[in-house]
Amino acid sequence: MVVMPRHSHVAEGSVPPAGHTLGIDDARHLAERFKLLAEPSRLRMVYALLDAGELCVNDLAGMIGSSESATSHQLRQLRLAGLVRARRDGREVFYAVADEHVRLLLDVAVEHYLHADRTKP
Amino acid sequence: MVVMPRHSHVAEGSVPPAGHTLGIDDARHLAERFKLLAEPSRLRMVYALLDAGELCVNDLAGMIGSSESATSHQLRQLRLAGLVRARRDGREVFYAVADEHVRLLLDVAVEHYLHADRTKP
DNA sequence: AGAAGATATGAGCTTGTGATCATATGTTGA
DNA sequence: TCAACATATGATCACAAGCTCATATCTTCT
Repeated sequence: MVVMPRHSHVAEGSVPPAGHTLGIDDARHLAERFKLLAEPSRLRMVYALLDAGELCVNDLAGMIGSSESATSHQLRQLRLAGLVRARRDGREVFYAVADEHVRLLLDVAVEHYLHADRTKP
Repeated sequence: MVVMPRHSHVAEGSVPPAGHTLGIDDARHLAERFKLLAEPSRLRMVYALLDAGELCVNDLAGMIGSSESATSHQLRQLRLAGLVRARRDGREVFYAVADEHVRLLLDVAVEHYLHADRTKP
């Protein structure tokens, strides 16, 4: 991943100040990660998994209040993105958050949410 | 905001393990915040603003490579969400990130992205 | 093997959302 | 005041994404 340094002085294009924005590809990838957390149901699933450690699809669906099919579909996305991992035990499949960084990310997000000024529209 | 404690032992419902998922409303709100960052263009805008401090719509549009209209529309969303603030100076309107927490959030997200295991599909 | 359970997946439908175009608002200078 | 500029906003369209329904896969039990 190529994250442009924040205050380099490399000569770049001309006209627009040519700042050091996030590279287009990196932005796409990062946005994709955020998108996974940008859906209430998925967010709750991740939260539930962080909290419980491991949960099977059925329980997760119950906790979230979604159908098992919808839950499975969403878990698939999270799984393909590497955000959760699956472990089969008999008929059930247990999911868990694959990367503890997610916990930190959510904590920071909650902090941000708490401090966000929601008074000036 | 009511974030359920992670390991409380409060008696809750019955059937589904009744874990301590994020409340539905909180999940919605948090997801909304994430959604703002879940779009490459908006993400790059925020990044550019964090980097430059302040930028007018036109320059921002140039850096991102979007039309001024699209940029304005997206800035509107960020503004309504309180993520950025606008300051008018003559004909131009300068935008800046309203909450430094965003920087931390992005840093953590990048960290997560770097550490994410993208090898098991 | 066959049935039932748990999850996965594909197709189709419906809603949400970003981009564009047209237009409105606000600002500066002639 | 009028023209040109900068931004904002509303309407519309096209595409992305979630949900559901039907079906497939995998596992256990009899």
